[in-house]
Amino acid sequence: MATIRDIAKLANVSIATVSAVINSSAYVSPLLKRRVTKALKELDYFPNDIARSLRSKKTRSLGVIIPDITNPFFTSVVRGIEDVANNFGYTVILCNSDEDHNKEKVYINMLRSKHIDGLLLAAAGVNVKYGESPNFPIIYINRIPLNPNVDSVVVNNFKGAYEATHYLIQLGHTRIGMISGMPGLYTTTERLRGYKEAMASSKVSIVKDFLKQGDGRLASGYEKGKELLRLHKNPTAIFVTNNLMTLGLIKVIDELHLLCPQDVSIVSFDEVEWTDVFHPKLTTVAQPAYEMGKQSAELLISRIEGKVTKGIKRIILEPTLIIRESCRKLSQGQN
Amino acid sequence: MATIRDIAKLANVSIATVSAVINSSAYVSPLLKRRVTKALKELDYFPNDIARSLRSKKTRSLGVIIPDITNPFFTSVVRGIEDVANNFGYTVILCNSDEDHNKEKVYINMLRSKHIDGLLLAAAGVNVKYGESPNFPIIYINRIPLNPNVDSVVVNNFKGAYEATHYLIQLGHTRIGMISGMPGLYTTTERLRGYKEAMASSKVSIVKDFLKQGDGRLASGYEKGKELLRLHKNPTAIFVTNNLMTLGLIKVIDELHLLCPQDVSIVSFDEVEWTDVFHPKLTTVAQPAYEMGKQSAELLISRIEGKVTKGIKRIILEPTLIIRESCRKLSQGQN
DNA sequence: TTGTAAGCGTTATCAG
DNA sequence: CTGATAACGCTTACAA
Repeated sequence: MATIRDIAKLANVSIATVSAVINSSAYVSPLLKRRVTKALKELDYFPNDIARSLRSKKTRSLGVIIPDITNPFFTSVVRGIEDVANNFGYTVILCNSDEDHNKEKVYINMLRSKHIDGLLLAAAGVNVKYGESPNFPIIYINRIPLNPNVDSVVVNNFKGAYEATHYLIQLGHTRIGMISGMPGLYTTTERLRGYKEAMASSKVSIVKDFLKQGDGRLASGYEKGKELLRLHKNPTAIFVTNNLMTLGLIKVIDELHLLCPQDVSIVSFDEVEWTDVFHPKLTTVAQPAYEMGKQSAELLISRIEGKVTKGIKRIILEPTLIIRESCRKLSQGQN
Repeated sequence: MATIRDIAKLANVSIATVSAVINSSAYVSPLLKRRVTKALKELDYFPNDIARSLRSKKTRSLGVIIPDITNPFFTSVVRGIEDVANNFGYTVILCNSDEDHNKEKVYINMLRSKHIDGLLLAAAGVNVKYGESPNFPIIYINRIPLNPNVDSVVVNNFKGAYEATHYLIQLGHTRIGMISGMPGLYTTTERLRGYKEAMASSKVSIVKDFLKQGDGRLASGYEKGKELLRLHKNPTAIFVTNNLMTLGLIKVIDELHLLCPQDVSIVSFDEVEWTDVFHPKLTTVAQPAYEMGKQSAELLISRIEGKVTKGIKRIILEPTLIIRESCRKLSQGQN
């Protein structure tokens, strides 16, 4: 690869001049400029960002750590991040932590060594504490760590869960089951809280057996769904708190030769490509995943470029309950 | 951030010695080694990969350009890539080209400037020609460009399509529609070829109206499906060549109050989380997406590290027809 | 207006 | 065995 020095030689100017025309960082006479430009073309010159970064101490790269790109929710988040990063001339380094704290730490150190300009982090677990904090801005996404002094963008999980549950109650359901996500996670806790508060505020009592702890994966939706539906006196409705577990739940319902919504109503969480083509079309709490990626990347870049300097930013995105066909109205007295 | 020089000063040794202990690249007396190690800890030293890269001309980073991470097929591919990259200590830079040739070019130049060690490319379009070829190895994934002198890993699309179509024929179908993907793409061409050859080899004639050109997106599955099903004499089976278009097709079938497989049989392409929970469970051609990512990354890293040097490598992965419930057997004479 | 030279943080070559 | 020192390719004072 041609270097700035090769160009200088060919154009018969100094490397400073070459640099000046490349970055339009200083006036260069039209004559020299032309000579340089020509040499640039001739040698197919590409600036070496490594050298540039070393000098400027900026890499124009963003780290992104998420549990698993394979989860459609995070896929959309990443797409949002990538789009704005690209727009601002940043590059995205993607890492999957698999909810593994150690893997996450390893990645963070790797990214640190790579001198990323900033990090978008959907932290594994909840108790995030990184000894000597890295010297780049971090935006926590989707989950807020215990330590509150951090920037974050999350969705209002409490509200989403509250509305989902409330909707079911309005339909006449009282025996409402819930399959929650990975215990300890911010999202899980908040959704659980939303469910409980909705129940409480309508004075419908929570049956302990109706509260199942899943782990966010398809298999747990299946397992917990089965437990729920095999209960002697089973729930008439189930609130299942993510897309993968919903799939698992649908699978058991089917296997048990039950019908939705005739036998069980479902409110799901997450809006993905298939939610509205399923039979019945699913009523679900849609999260603005792409938007989360977009806004978090925007915030991060603002931090990096010093446009946002004061205080702690917390952006809360609103979920939407999309009512479709997976819940039925219970007639009076029926349960 | 502490530099190697700070360490040297603190440990009272030369920077060369520090470098030696960091990289165990030369013998250092236990005494000095201990002093250095201590200083390293004390200052929370992290090597600066930028400086390292500048010197060594290796960045230990891989570029990945795909059309859209939001497509579940590519999501799995990327996951496979990321896993092996991580294993070998490489970092992944992700780019979505949106099938846009220009965007792709811009990305390639960006990655070139970043001095990635190698590139995994699911090229937009088919006529890929990058003037002055970059000085890093490229592995083409999923699609083979016109220029045959490149490494690639693809799946046997022809075979997948052939088997899908053949299966339908065996079931007694003769009026078999097809919704193909983005025209011009290698995958599209091959699947079309597989369909045609299966038809020909069983001597069932292809109705021109049954061959619909989609673009790989949900909407086109819907549109083309509608066209197909509204035909006066419509197909009894449809082969739809990717996951998103399948969703679209299912949507129209539903809207038209048709039943699958009673009214139309479907063979889909791609195996994703929902294929076996849908009603009916979908018969589909499964592509080893994760495997494609894994193997392509492995090949790329071998190239980078000089372990594979000779010839052009072409890895062909085999698809699998997974038979489930979306196709029915046609009784003799019925059509 | 243009050129010289220092320095970013490493690695690697050579003397000592 | 250890320590100077010269690159790597670029940006940016500062000098001319």
